[in-house]
Amino acid sequence: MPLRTRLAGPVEEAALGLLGCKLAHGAVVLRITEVEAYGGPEDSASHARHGCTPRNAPMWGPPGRAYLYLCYGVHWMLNVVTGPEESAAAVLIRGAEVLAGGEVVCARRGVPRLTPEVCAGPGKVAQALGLDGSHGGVDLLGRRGLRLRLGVPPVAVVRGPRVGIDFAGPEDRLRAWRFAESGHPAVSRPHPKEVAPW
DNA sequence: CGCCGGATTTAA
DNA sequence: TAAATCCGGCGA
Repeated sequence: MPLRTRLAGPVEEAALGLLGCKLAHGAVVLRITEVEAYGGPEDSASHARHGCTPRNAPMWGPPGRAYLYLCYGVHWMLNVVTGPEESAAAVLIRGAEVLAGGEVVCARRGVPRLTPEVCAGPGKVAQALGLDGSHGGVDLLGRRGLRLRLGVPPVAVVRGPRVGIDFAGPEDRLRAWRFAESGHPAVSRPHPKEVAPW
């Protein structure tokens, strides 16, 4: 199934389908190991919960575009817009493994050596790719600049509740919309626990 | 127009 | 455990 089709479905499926996909920007290539699904206005944990605003406008656009926002005034967060256009769903990229451009990644992250955990966390992923607000709304399915591609899917996946959304309603707070490659080091903490039965 | 607080990271 | 650091969205 082509990537565009994979992103066009329900955000939960799109999130799962993004695991293993590659993000490329210049010399840096990452493989996605952890994601979180965020729905439209009906999801009280989503930035879309207050409707369309200048900041979240890309969420209402077609699938395959980037939505970036500044968190805590410090960190940029990369999301992939998914679902039918105007559903305002997006997937937060929370963890990735470095496939290429390790030196550039180390320099941007400010670490002396490449480790498996160097991109374990959403702020770290965007920083490693050299992203900021100027990349908001870009088409990730294009041929230039920041690009999203199919990759090697994970063998096993764990899931759990989304992180850092205590402000959301009980139902949305408990929703297991966080997905990660099982046992992979490039997954942020706390590690998601497997939910049974899947 | 001012205030509140956040889909986090890092260091103490 | 707390500071960093900025701005979006809400209430006045």
